Amino acid sequence: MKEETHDKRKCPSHLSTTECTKMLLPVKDALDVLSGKWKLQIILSLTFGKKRFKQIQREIPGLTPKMLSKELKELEINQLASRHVYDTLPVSVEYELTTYGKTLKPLIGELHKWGSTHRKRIIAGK
Amino acid sequence: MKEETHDKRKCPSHLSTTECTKMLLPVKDALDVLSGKWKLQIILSLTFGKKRFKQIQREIPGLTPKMLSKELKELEINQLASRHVYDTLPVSVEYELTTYGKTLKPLIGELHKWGSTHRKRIIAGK
DNA sequence: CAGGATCCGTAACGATACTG
DNA sequence: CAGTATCGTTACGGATCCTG
Repeated sequence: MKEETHDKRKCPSHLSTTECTKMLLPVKDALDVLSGKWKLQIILSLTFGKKRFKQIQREIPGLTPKMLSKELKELEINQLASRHVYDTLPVSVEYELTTYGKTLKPLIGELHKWGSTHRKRIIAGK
Repeated sequence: MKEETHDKRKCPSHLSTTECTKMLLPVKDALDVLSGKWKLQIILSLTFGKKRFKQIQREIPGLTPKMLSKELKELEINQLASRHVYDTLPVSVEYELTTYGKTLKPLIGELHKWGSTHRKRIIAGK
C-alpha cells in the first residue's frame, strides 16, 4: 500500500531548507495554542460534554485550580472553549468546547490512539 | 472536610469521573514524551528523511544547539529517533526516525492539518 | 463552588561563548 | 560540524489562604 500520491509533504534532501521551514509553521502554530501540560487533557475532557470547573479538576489528577483557571482562560481567548455562568447559589460555571474547539477531535483522537499503544509499550517494560 | 458521599457523579451521561480519568491516561503518556516546544517540530523535520544536526537546526527557526541536543537525546531515550555517527572529517552525525518514531506520522499529520486551518484563522484576523 | 492572591522552588528555555 | 558550558530569565506549578 503506497500512501503518497501527490502529497505536498515531500521534503527530501533536495528541497531547500526554507521550504522545510514553511512546512513546520502550521505545526508551530498548533503547538502555540495547545502547549502546556494540561490543555489537551482539558480539551479531551470537554469532548465528552459540558463540565463544571470542579468536575474537570476532579477528572484530571494533579491539576490545581490555579492552573485550570489559567488554561481555561487561554482556551477561551483562542476560542476553543466557552464559559457559561449560571446564577445559582452558590454560583456554578460550565465550560464547553466551541464549534471550533470540536475541530480538534481528530487530533485528540490520534493522540489518544498513539498514547494507548505507547502506554502498552512502557508497561511492557521498555 | 468532605461532603461527597460517592464519586459516582456524572461525567458526560454514562461515564463516571474515574472512567474519564482513565481515558486521559494515554493522552498524558503521549504528552510526556512529546512535550516541549521543539520535539514535534523536530520529528516532523525527520519525517522527511535523515538529517544532520546542523540541518535540523537550520530548518527550525529559533532552535538553539543546546535545546536541539537535549531534545534529540530525549527522543533517543524514548526510541523515537536514532543517532548515527560517521567517521568523516570533521565528524558528521545523522538522525533519523526509528520504526517506532514513524508511527507518529498520523498524529503529526493531524497536527499539521489542524495547524494549517488554524493559521489561516489567525491571519484572517480573529 | 469558582476562582484570585501570594509565596516560592524548580524546570524549561534563551543568548552567548567555547571546544574537539 | 556537533555539540558543551555558563549564565540569566521566564514559565510552570505546588501550597496555602482568601473571597464573592
